[in-house]
Amino acid sequence: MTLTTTSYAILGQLALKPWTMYELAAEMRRNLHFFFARAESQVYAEPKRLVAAGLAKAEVERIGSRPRTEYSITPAGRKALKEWLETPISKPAQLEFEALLRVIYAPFGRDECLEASLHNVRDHIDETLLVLADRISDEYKEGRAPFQRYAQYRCLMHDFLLSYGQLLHDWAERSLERVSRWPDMTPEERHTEAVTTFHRRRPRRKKR
Amino acid sequence: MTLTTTSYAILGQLALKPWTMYELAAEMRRNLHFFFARAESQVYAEPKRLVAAGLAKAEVERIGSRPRTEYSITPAGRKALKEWLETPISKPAQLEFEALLRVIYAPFGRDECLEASLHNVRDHIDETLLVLADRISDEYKEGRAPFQRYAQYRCLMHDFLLSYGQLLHDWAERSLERVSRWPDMTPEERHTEAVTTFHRRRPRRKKR
DNA sequence: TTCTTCATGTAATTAGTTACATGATTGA
DNA sequence: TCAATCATGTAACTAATTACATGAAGAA
Repeated sequence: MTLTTTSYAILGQLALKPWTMYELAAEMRRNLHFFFARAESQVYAEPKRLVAAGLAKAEVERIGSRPRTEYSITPAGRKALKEWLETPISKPAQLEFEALLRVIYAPFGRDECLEASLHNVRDHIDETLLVLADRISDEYKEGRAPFQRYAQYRCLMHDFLLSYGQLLHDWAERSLERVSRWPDMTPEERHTEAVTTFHRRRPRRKKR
Repeated sequence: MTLTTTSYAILGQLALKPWTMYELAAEMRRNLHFFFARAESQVYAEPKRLVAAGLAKAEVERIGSRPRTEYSITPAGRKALKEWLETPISKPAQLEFEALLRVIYAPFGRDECLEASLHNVRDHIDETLLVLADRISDEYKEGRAPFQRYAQYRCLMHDFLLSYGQLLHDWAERSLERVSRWPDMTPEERHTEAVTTFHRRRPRRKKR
């Protein structure tokens, strides 16, 4: 019985507070989903494994005749979580971005298809950014937002997520702008512009 | 027999030029890996499926007694690729970023662990950025770089990848800087700084 | 001669997804 | 009384990974 990163993702949630699996599933959709997407069925399966491993415990109560199981972390669970945090990251940030496939294979289709893909990226991320901004202002609004006391840590995450969203938006936007100018350009002009992009745009590297 | 996005990723490569699976695997590692990582075994399995579907053909030649199979796209393959490009993107950009889990669960471990995670992120992306910058200057250097004639499309991808790498680097850097100041701050100061971050930092939204 | 690269896989496993099933409770 | 939400799953599948196997050719 070995724990996966998914297990620790759930275990960490239980460390924050006890949840029913239903609440947990909703919270995953609300938050972790942005950088650690998993199917609901996983969320329902994982706590049972944690209980089996002694890292969580389940308390059944009843609302009327409907059972409701609250999962909470055990001392052993806290210890396991702490130990996991001591281990090095198991996998570097991993991106899966179908739109970039569309981009590099765009010469085999119509340029309108490329534009459609870029619109798709922009629209989708704009929606996500709206939702995300809501979540974040929820968390920091005065009053007892659920995880106020972890603000110093969570703000690092929110900083990343907003920056990342902004990056996607900006990239889609400037790419669309670029593509829109192609019809008025000769193939040579287009090529020259492309090549010179990377004479200008050197990656700025910081000294360490 | 339905094709997955992975299938089209390979099919697109074949549209660029013919490859042996070995070369293809290397090329995937070199390029697509940054935004569409797949195990080698997948790369070896996929062309056979494409051949079975009539979208690619295999030509066996011999170097001495060693067989060498070159895969190339068929007209039907070009058609299928074109049609795929007409379809909407099947999945939005998907990020899997374990470091953010470490960040939000950091209150349950030592702050040194958080710093280690952030270092890990920064070091890893710095390495990647070096490799990536090399690849890119390779592609645009005068002479017959393999995909020069697709420069106008490829530069959009490179723009994204560099921006994304830079984002990871910058985020890790500024987060490290922030964490390094914690030891000299009271818990209240840390909390206040965190909360005020998101009064200042509103996501800039563009009008559409 | 020995190491590396070229070249192509298979076997076993597993993590994870999709789609569906069920029924109770709450609010309009 | 009807829809939405609460609450918890299971069955079937499949895409994908890990780890290993094999052997020839070319370079040092």
